[in-house]
Amino acid sequence: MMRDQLKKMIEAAVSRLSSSDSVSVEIERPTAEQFGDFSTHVAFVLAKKMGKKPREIADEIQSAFVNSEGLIESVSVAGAGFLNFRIKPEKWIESLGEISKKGSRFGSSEFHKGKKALVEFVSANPTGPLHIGNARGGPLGDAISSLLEAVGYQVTREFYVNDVGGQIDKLGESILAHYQNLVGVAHTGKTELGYQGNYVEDLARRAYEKYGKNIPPSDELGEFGINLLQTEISQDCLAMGIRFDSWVHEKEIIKKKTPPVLDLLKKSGVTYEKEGAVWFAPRDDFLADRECVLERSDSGRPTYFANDIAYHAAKYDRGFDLMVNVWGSNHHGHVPRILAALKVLGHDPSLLKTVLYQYVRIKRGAEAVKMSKRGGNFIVAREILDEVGVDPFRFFLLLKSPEAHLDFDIDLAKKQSSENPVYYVQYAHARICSIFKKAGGAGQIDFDPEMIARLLLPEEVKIAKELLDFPWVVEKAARELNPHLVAYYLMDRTRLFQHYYDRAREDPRYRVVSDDPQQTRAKLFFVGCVRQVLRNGLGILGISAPEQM
RNA sequence: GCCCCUGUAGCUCAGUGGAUAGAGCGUCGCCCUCCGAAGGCGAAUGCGGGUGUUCGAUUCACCCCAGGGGCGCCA
Repeated sequence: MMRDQLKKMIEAAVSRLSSSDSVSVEIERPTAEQFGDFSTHVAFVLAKKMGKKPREIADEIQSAFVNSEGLIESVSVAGAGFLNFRIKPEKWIESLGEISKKGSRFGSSEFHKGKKALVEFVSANPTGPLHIGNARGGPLGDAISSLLEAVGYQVTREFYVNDVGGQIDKLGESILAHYQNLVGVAHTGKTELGYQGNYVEDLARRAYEKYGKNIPPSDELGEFGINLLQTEISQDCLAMGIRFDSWVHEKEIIKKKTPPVLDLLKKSGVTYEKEGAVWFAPRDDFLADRECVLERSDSGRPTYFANDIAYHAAKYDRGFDLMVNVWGSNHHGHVPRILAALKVLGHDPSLLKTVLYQYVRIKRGAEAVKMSKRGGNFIVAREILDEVGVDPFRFFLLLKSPEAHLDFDIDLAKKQSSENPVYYVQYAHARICSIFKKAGGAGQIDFDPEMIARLLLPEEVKIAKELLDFPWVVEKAARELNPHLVAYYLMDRTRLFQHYYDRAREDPRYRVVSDDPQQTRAKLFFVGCVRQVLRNGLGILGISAPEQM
């Protein structure tokens, strides 16, 4: 809107200078307020092409600029060639009407309308409870899905269940060993217990409740175990507020999809045999030292990697325009191999994006809680979730960019004060709701041009600018698959609102509910816009926007 | 052996090829006769080191140093 308008106006001015080549003008928010509302460094870009100094070009653009809509208050050239634009304050306030008009759709766009996206996330192995490491992928994948929906995609949220392979056998053996302990029978399987942790004992007990003294073979126990664990994991996801649209089982992939894909790869000449195993080894320089096994030397069974190629090839067959994998960073070596295999199979690797997230460290105050997956003393996601509640849980996991290591401070997440960013944002929302109640329970008020004159306090114009920036934040976050941008946006804008709110204590011009019905209506409209944006942002993150706390 | 991530304020982290690098916590000092103090105001401190690319590097590339983590017919 405002940005687009300005962009067109600048581009028009540029084309008046040099008819030959058109540049795409990038509009940005300047670093400091004094430089205006928007700026562009297009003069720097043109400097090389035109063989002139940026400053000169900027001056020329400034003179060629036509303020066609009466939108602009001033255009200036600063620094080495920045063009700075200031929008008329009343135009900002007027634009707020868009927020009340669009309501919950404000921030969303139809940019990718008609396209389908698949987001695969969590996909934790059902050989143990969902731990905090896997769990980061939950809110992350869910929020990425919501972001993609906000820019118009039709999104499928998918969980890939790794329900075959040696891990399951090992789980079965472990349950068997504990089972035999329980009923006082000598171990028949491997003496080693394999999987550690109380949950295996628990599974053995539950198996005992079902089978009694007739101990089933380990593979049946493994099956029994993963079914229970899978159910638990899906319940954990629900408790995190995540609802998957689709569950794909590796068991099905291996049956139907893997054999033809392996055939194709072999026929494509990208495999060879070594030490009794079948290897994937495309004659592709960048993969030279990244060969890996497709079929095991011992059993001839396809590896996880082989099945994963087949699974991804099947994703392509399902016709998505964009596929996103949200994976733990331990899969980093896996990504180029999958892409290479997909390329061999004739698929476009650029449609598949992978978000790799680093693992989570749990802290209580200053103390880091030790965690080791192998040793069995991992931290179960559900414990943290139950302890801090779903909103702080999600918010904290979304607060950092995925590739950053994340320290999850449990004590902070549990605090119900402004120290805790979740409560801070939710509190502002509740506070606005409270103001509406004070005003007699009015709902969102529509914009009316009469209001402009009553909403020109500096903080109001500033907040209007920030609220109207929301769609771009959403767009950027979606493009970068990075929900934490939304979280930071919410924290920053909440602060602006709280400062504004507080000024009403000493200055009646800031009061929302007052004796002046015109002022009250205008201010209610205004804080209603703030509330709407907070609500929409929280919605994308999957966090509730409470009316009262 | 190979690979990935991270080094920004006392702490936890944002951010950007450009104009004066931000926030929260913590610290210190203030503010409730007030639309919710579950809040607000003010103060102080910083881009790990080096080389290169560039008109311009905290941002990009390379090297080094320091943390964290992963992979090698598990998934």
